[in-house]
Formats: sequence, C-alpha cells, structure tokens
Amino acid sequence: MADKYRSIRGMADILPGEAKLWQRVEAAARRVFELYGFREIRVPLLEPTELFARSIGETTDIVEKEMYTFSVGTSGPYTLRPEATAGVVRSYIQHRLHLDPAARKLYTLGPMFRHERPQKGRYRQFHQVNAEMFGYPGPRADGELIVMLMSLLGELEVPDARLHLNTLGCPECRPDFKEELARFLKARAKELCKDCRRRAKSNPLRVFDCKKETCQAILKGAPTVLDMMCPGCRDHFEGVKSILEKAGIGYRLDPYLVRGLDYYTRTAFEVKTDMLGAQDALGGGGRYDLLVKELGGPSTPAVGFALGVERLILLLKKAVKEEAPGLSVYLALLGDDAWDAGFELARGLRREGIDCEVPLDARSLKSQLRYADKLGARYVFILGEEELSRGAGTLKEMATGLQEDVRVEDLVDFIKKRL
RNA sequence: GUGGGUGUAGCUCAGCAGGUUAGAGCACUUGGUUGUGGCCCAAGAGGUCGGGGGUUCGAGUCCCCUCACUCACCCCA
Repeated sequence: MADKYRSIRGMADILPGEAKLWQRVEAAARRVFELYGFREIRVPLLEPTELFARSIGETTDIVEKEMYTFSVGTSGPYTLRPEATAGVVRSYIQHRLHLDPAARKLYTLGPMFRHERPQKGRYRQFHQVNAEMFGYPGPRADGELIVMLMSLLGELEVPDARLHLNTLGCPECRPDFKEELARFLKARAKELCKDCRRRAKSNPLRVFDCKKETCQAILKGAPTVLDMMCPGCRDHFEGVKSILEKAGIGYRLDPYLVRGLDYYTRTAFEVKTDMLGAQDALGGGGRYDLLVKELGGPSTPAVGFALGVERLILLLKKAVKEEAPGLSVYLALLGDDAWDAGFELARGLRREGIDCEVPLDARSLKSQLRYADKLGARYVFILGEEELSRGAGTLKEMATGLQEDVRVEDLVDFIKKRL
C-alpha cells in the first residue's frame, strides 16, 4: 500500500487486461476514418504555449488554469497539448498542406493533458481520437464528418450515445445574437444565480450550461441563435440537418449547446451519454472557419471533432467482458536437449505466424501445464528426453484433453492445419 | 480551487463497546500423480492495518493533522 512510487495523480496505467479494448477502439477508428478517406497525421505533444492560448482562447478555463506549461533553460514556454486541433492546424499551415489535395482530411490519436481535478471519466492525461477536415465551406463536410463519427460509434456498439446539434452563428450574426442575449440577461439579472450573473458578463453563452432549475426556467424565454441566425448560417444549418436526416441519423436540436473552445463557428455538436455520471460528453466538435487564418495560415474553413477514448472505454466495459488472454501453442519442454529442440520448433512456428511460448525457466510438467492453461493455450506440445529420442512429441488439445503423437518435423504443418 | 465518501494481503472485504501471535474468499507458489492443466484436498508465501502525532496500562479500533483514492461542483473529452 505504501508504495515508494505511484503514478502521478490523474494519469492512469492501461494494464494488459484492458489494452485489448484500447486496441479495438483505435483500430476501429483508423478503419472507419480511412473508409472516409481520412489520413493519419501525428504531431508533437509539446507545442509553444502561445499556440494554445491563441487558438483555444485566452480566457477559457483550459488556458487560464489547466495547462501543463514549462520552460527548459532559455527555451519555451512549452505546453503539453490540452487538445489536438491546435497542433494539427499549426502543422497544416507550416507544411502548406492546403496545396496538397490529399491532405484535407486528417485524423490523429493520442494523449492530451489538462491539469483538472480528476474524477470519473476525467483524467489529467487522457486520450482523444481526432478528425479534422480542411477547405470545405459547405454543409456536406459537416454532414459527412458527423456521419463518420456516428458510424464509428455504431461500429463499436457503444450502448448509449445521442447526438446533440446546434449552430453558433458566424461573425455576421453572432454579435447580434450576443447583444440580444446580453440585453435579455441584464434585464433578468436579479433572478439569476450568482454564477450566471458572472457568466452573463464574461461569456454569455455559458449561462445556458447552468444546471439550476430557476435559471433554466428563465432561459426558456431567452433568444436563441436559431432565431437570429443570418441567411448564410441558416442555409448551412439546414443543409447539415438534411444530410443527417437522409443518412438516418437521429439528433436533438440543442440551442443551449455551447462549445468550450473559442474557435468554433456555425455547426457545433456533442455526443452525450447517460451512463457516465457527470462526465456525459463522449465527444464533440464543430466548425471553425476562422482558426486557420487566425493562426497565420490562408483563410481556410474547417470542421473537426474529438472523441474521448477513456469515456468510450468506460462505456464499452459495461457491455463487454474483459478479454481472456490467448495463445495458440505452448511448448512444454523437459530437459536441456528438449529445450534446444523446442526453441528451434518455436522459431519455426513463429515464422509461420503461429504464436507460441516456450518455458524460460526449468519447471515441472505439472506447473508448465498449469501455466499453459493460465495463458489460455489451445495446444500444448510436450517434449521430453524420451519423446526426443523417438523424434515425436505429445500434442495435447487443452479444451478436450485429447492427446496424440506428432513427429517433431511435422508439428508446424500439423498445427497450421488445425488452427 | 471547493465540498462529500473511502483508505486492513495482489483483488473484494471481515475485524464484534479499544485487550493477547490481524482474518476470510479469490488470485499466487508447492504438493496430493518418478512427466499431464481446469475440479477437489492440503500446505506455503504474502500486511510498517495509507503516513505522522496524540489519548490510554494497551490503538486496526478513539482524537488531531496529513497524504492518497473516489464522487460531485466548476469545466470539459
């Protein structure tokens, strides 16, 4: 209990029993994304602090108090990425990827870092699956991206996930809406809770996040973006909705949906679940048409999303049982000569792509078989001095207990046929 | 940063109003079968009772502090 060293708070080990599930999630993401023509991009975990401050927003919680920032000697400050989009956009600009038509749809997977107080479904090092699309201004991009996201969740058989959809407007109409909303909130300020009064001033859109019933009741009468969007945003939003409807994807119109990062415009969406307690956002994303230019690139529209892998895994664990280990062949070897022969045999099996293990310490046959059983071995090939002298060992099928003699030189072919 | 809950073996937990060498189940090792797994039986190994201080003749048990884990607020993946 009083371990000398423990993992840092909020940073979890992924143990072998769980790693298979992670691999499944990652493999499914890669497979689905590549079906849609997305290509992988890998960017550093460390970026200049300035990049995140600019893109995520100086006044967001992430930038104000959650980033792991440090300098080494005279270089820095650097920040461990709290999300993936900023780095991908930086790379997109730096390598002039707008000139490469094959680099408009990008995905990336990996760890993110935020110094928050950990709780269920929230860690300081956590993982996201990320997809971004550059250069497509129209609603088809948003539509296809969401369809892809939902089909990934479907492929993984995520038990409970609903899509929430909203639009945040654009530089044309958002200011009008914000102004209107500010007016509304100011008029009703006395009835709102203190948090909401604070938010009403700092970031009015956030008041919609308030969970207090009294505030929600007041907000029922608040103006929404949906009422106030400009024709361009309206067309775009209608376009996105119609694509989702044609694709048979259900969604909930959620005018209160606000994204936490500053760079979003127009489409915003989030996938929520009821099965994870307070951390109900499985993933989210939206359109960010201004960010590329903001970060110094050519004006380029973009849409993207991030999925929280830990949350996905938590959800999948409710449905799936932990996978037992498995092994095709275990070579039970007795004596040095048998071990030498077995070691060669194992190399032969592995050359054929058959996974197998040999004992690495001298143990009784009984304990070797017990071990093979624990590893989930399908077959055990028993080879001792006596078998060796006649050139054939005993092949045992663990599930049935049936045994038969197999010549050493025939083993590889024999097993190949059986598997 | 703010609250609540919990800390006894690798895991899940007992431990009766403070009283002698701290327990169980599972897991692990070995044996019961001169060389045959799972089931069963037996034995063994494994604990500074999160840490520190205090009260007491005596503390896993009571008090204080601290740390860790966890859930929630905030915010988000």
